Amino acid sequence: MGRQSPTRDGALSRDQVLQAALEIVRTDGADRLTIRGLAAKLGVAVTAIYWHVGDKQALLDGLVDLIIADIGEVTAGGRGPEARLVSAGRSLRRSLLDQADLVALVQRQGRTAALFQPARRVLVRELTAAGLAGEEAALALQAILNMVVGSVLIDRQVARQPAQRQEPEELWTADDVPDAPDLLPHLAHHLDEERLFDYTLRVLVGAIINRQ
Amino acid sequence: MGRQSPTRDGALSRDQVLQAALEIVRTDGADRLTIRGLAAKLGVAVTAIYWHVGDKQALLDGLVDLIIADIGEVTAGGRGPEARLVSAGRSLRRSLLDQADLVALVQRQGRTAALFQPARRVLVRELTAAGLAGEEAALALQAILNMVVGSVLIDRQVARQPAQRQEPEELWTADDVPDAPDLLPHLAHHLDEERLFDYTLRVLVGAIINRQ
DNA sequence: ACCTGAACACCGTTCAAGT
DNA sequence: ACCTGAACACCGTTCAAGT
Repeated sequence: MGRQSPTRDGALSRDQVLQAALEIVRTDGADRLTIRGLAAKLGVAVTAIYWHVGDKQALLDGLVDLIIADIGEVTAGGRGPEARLVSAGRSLRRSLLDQADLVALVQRQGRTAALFQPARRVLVRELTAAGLAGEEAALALQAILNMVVGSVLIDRQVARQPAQRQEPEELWTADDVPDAPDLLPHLAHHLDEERLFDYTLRVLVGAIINRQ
Repeated sequence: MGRQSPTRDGALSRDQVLQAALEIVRTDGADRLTIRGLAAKLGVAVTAIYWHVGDKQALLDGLVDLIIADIGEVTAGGRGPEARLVSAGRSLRRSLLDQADLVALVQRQGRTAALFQPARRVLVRELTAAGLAGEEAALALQAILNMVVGSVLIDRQVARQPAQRQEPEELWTADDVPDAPDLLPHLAHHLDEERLFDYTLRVLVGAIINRQ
């Protein structure tokens, strides 16, 4: 007590600052991370942050390094490359979606590629087992990965903006589908994100495998 | 002259404010749009903005309405549904990528769905022509659209952060692909975004069509 | 109805100064 | 080496007041 803040003992370290920042991002989101708030949380002057990690850009870069180190782990179950690729894709999506705010931060800092390294190792093994090689394998790998992150980036907004201003029902009228009026109810009905992801992943992986 | 600012004549209107804001977003990006800067550009007091469009959230919502109205137009060329779907997908990507910053703003405001309405009309016709119907058609439609926006959201960062901190070469070592050492150069080499998009679109569309 | 000016509670960043 | 305090140049938002 006294001169010590309750949230730390002894001298301040770069790692302490980053951990406290990560905690703020996890609970309140990246937008609410401020250097001043971080300093207050640590019980130090604002300028102490600058000494240990540099300016806000450096702080975010440091955070992204931490995030990358423990996100994006995947597991692959099932028999055969196709089933295992689909399983790995689902697993990666779940891992990223669990901490979608952190993924968005990594993406904003332009470091998305590094997020996939664990998944890459798993996917590359299955693609090779399925008979893909060379540039085709590299394209297939990245196609699956991009599809997964894309879905996470898109669905994150749905999760945090429950009151989507324009519902599908308002967008479609019979004029839009003159040739197939029976399609209208399906188009107007809200598509479950998980179902759509599963459909896309299965179609994509199936096509990649069966091209051989 | 005198009391009149050079950028407007007569009374201020909501539309004038929004147009000026759109200009700022187009040239400097959404992050640089501030109410104070906008007021300065229009030569009025800050509070005049509040009177005409409300707070910043309302300003962004109004902007998104403008953007949605004139983005995402697509054209579809070629013979047969498959070729026309691929063509439409490419066209949509180009349209969105041309103004990727505006797309990102729309996405941040949770209005992505509205961005696709023009493309939906084109795609739905081709999918119907290819024999898809019911929920399968709705899933296929959204799968293609999400894949296109996902690619735009991902590639936008690449475009604006030319100095990606971690290059592919640094990520991969021979240990990562013990079974297929010949893959290494392809994995380490940077994948062209357009090539990857084309590959993914063709695989996805081909699989959707040939499922029938 | 439309607009101004001043004020409040925030930001990030720098700089001189302390121990 | 490590940290503080004060200052600067920004934000968004509100409120009372003017015409």
